[in-house]
Amino acid sequence: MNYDFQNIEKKWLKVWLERKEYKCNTEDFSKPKYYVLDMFPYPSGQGLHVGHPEGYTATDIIARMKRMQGFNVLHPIGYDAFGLPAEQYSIKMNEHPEKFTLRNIDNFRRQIQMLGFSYDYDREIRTCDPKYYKWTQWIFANMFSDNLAYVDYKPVNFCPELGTVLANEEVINGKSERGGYDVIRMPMRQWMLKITSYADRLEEDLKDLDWPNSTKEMQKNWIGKSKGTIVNFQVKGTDYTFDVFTTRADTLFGCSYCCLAPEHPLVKKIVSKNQEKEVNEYIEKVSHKSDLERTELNKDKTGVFLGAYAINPINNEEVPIFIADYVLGSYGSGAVMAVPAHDERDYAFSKKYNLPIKKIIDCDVTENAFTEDGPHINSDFINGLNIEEGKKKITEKLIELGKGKYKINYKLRDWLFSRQRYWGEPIPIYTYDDTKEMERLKDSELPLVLPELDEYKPSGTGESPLVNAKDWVNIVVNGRKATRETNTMPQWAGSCWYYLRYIDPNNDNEIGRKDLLDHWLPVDLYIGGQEHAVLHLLYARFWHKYLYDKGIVSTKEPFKKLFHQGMILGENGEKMSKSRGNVINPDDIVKNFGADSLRLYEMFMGPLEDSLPWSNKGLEGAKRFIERVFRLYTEDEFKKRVTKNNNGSLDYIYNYTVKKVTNDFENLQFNTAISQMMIFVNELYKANEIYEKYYVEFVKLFDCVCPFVGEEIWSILGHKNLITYEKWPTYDESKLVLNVIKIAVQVNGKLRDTIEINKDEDEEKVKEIALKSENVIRHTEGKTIKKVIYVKNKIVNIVVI
RNA sequence: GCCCGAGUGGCGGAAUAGGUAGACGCGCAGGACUUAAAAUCCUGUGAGUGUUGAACUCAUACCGGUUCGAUUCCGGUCUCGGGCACCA
Repeated sequence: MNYDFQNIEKKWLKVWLERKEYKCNTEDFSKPKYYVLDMFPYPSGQGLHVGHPEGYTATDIIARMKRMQGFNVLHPIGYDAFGLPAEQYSIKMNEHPEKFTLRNIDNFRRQIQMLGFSYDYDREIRTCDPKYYKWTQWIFANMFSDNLAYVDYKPVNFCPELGTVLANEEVINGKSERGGYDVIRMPMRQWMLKITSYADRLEEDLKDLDWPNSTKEMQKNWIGKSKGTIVNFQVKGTDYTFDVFTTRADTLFGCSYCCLAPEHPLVKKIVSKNQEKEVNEYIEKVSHKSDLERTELNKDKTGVFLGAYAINPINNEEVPIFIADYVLGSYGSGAVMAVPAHDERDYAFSKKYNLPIKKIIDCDVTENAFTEDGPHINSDFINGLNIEEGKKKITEKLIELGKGKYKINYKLRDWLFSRQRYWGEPIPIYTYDDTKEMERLKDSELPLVLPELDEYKPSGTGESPLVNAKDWVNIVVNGRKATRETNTMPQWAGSCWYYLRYIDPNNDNEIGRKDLLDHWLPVDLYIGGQEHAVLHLLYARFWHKYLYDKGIVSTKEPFKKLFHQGMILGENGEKMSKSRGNVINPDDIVKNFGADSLRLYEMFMGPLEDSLPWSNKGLEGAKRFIERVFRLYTEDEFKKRVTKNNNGSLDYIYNYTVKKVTNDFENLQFNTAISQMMIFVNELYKANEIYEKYYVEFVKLFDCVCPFVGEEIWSILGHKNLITYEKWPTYDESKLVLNVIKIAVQVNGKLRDTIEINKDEDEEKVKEIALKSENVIRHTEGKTIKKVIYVKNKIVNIVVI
C-alpha cells in the first residue's frame, strides 16, 4: 500500500469537519481544562505563509496530547480583521474592505483546515464582525466612563498631497512611502488610553509569568520604572519654582546648571529680556523637528541660556538655567539638574558651552563623566558616603526642607488610541454641538456599526473618511444636535481581549458568562511571534487588568505561559520575501508533500524558538519518515512480526520513548521528541518481534504531529473510534532501569576506555575493573597513581603523575 | 551607545545540578535488490596522524581562569541576531 497522502488527508479532513470532532464543550467542568491559544492572524491577501503553521502545529500537538491526557481542551482560531492593508486595497479597487477581508478569511480558513489543525471552528472570531466589536466598543465606553479614555492633541504624520495621516511605517525619510510626497508633523485631536495608571501593576505582575525572559525584559524596559527624587528649585528673584526628577540625588552638590525642555511652560515666564529673541528662535527651530530628527541631531547637543538663575535647595547656590532639546518635555518633569562630572549628557553639554564641571566623587573627568560609585567629596554632610547612602541622606534633607520627595517615574506613555481611518472599530462617543460635552453610547446602542461609504478615499483634511458619512455623523440626541466621533480604533483594539471572547463567542448579552470566564481563564499556553513582545502583549495585559478591576475576569493576567516561535527563513538563510524570490507557499507544499510532511518538517527543523532556514531536502526527509512509519503498519513484512506476547526486547526503548516524547512535548521541544520517535521506529525495523501494545500505542504519539496519517493508521489497525480521545500512553519507570551500564574510564581527564559494570556496583570493584583495562594500563605504566575519582554509574577518572 | 540572546561537523541541530562532544535528520560514499534506474533496505561518515577494524593528536567563535575533568561555571575579546534610542 502506498502512502497516498492526498486521499488520506482529504478523507479525514471531511470526517473531522462533519463530525465537529474538535468541538469544545466549555460547559463541561468535569474534566480539568486546558486553554491553548495561537496569536490569531491578520488575513492578508497573500494567504498563509509557512511561518504560520509553525506556531499552529506546536499548539496543535499540545492540544491533541492534552485531549488524550483527559483535559477538556479549548483550542480556537479567529482573525484580526481590521487594518490598514484592507483599507488601502479598498481605496485602490473601490471595493468595500469587508468584502475583501471576508474573502481573505475564507482562504485562510481553507488553508488552516487543510493543515489539519484541531481547532473548534464554531468559535471563530472576526474582529470586524459587529457582533464582536460591539464588545470592543463596550470596553472602550466603560474606560471612557472610568476616565481612562480622554482626548488630547498629539502630533501625527500628515501628508497634504495624499490628504491623509500616515502611520510611522508609511513614512520614509520624511516622505510618504507611496508617492514620495512631503510629510509634516501636525497636531490632531486624538483619543488616548491611560495605560500609565497601570504602569506599576504591569511591571510588578511580570515576575510571576511563565514567559520568555527576553520578553519580560523588553516589557520592563518599555515601562521603564525608575526610582528617584523630585528636587524643587526656585527661580532667583521670582516666586516661580520648578521640579526636577533625578535618580542621582546624591550628586546635588555637583549641580552646575539646570536645564528645561524647550516646551516647558515656565520658559516664557522666566526668560530675560536679553535672551528672549535667541530663546524664541531656538524654540521655533526645535518645534519643527519631528521626534526622529530631534534624535538625529543628538550627536551635538544644543541649547540656549535663559538669562535666569535657579537656587539649589541644598546649598542655596545660584546656577544658570538653560533650555536644551536633550531634555524631553514628556519624561519626568521636563527639567533636569545638570551634574556634568557624573552624567555623560550633561558632560557633553558643559564641554560645548564651557560650563563648570564640579566633582563630587574623586575621579578623573578630563575626558568623560564618571558614573560609577565612590566616596563623595565636596558634598558637606554626605562626604565619604557612597551613592546609595548619599541619595537617601539628601532626599531626607530635602523632605525636611520641604524641597523634595521620593518619586517613581515611568517611561511608559499613554496609548494613542485613535486612527483617522475607515476600517476600524468606530469609537462609541458623540459630542453635543452646543456644549461640546462628550457622551458615550449606552450599552443598548452598541454596536455602533460602520456606515457604508460611496468611496474610501481619504477626507483630504487628515480626518477619517467617516466625516463624509454625514447622516451617520450628525445625530440628534434628546432633541439636541450632536456629532459622532469619526476617529476609529487602532488594529490593536480587537486583539486586546479576543482570547476572552473565544470562551463564550456568541453571547449577545454580556462579554462572556462569568462562570465560563472564571473556569477557562487564564490561557494556559499562548504561542506567537516575538514581534508582539511589547505592544500587543502589553496592551492585552492592560485591558485584562482593567476588566479584572471591573470584576469581569478573576485572574490578574491573561496569559500564563507564553512562547515565541522563531522565524522560518528562506533556503538562502535570508528573510522570506517576494523581492528575494525565496518564498515557500504552504499550498504547494501540501499539494506535493502533504500537510503531515509540512507539520513534521517544521517541528523537526530545530528548536521552536530559533530562526531557521527552510530546506527542501529536509522536507523530503520528513516525508520519508512518514512513509517509513506508514510501511510499518501496512506491509506484511512488519505486520507478521507483531505479537500478543511481550518478549521484553522493546521494553526499554518503548518506555523511554513514551517518557521522552511526553516530556519534550510538554516543554515544546518537538525536534528532540521527533528524533526519539525516529529512533523508536528504527528499532522496530530491526526487531524480530514487535509487541502489539507498543506497536499500537506509538500511533498516539505520532498522531499529534501527523494527525492525518495517524488517523489513517489508527483506522487501519481496526479501530472504529477516531483517535482524538484515546488515552495517552503511560510508561513504566521500572523498565527504564538498566542492570548493566557502560561507563567511561579516563586517565588525567582523557577518555581511554569504556567498561561495563553492574548498576550501583561497589566503588572498589569498579575501580579495580577500570585499572585492569589494557589501555588504562598503557597510560598508567611507570607512573604514580595519585588518586582515582569515581562518579557513581558515570565515570572513573584516574589521576597519574 | 545601552539591554537581552546566541556562536558545536559539509548543512539543520543533539548533549549543560560540570562527567564518553556530534543523538536524530539532511548531504555524501559503499553495499543489497533490479536487465537498469528510481524507490526501499543495510553499512560507513568531525579533522588529522597511523601499522588504516591497534593506537594517538586536535576539535564546541577567540584568549585566559577555576577543576581530577569545562560545549556547560567565571573574566576578557570578536562576530551575528533581537530590542531601545539623550528616560535625567
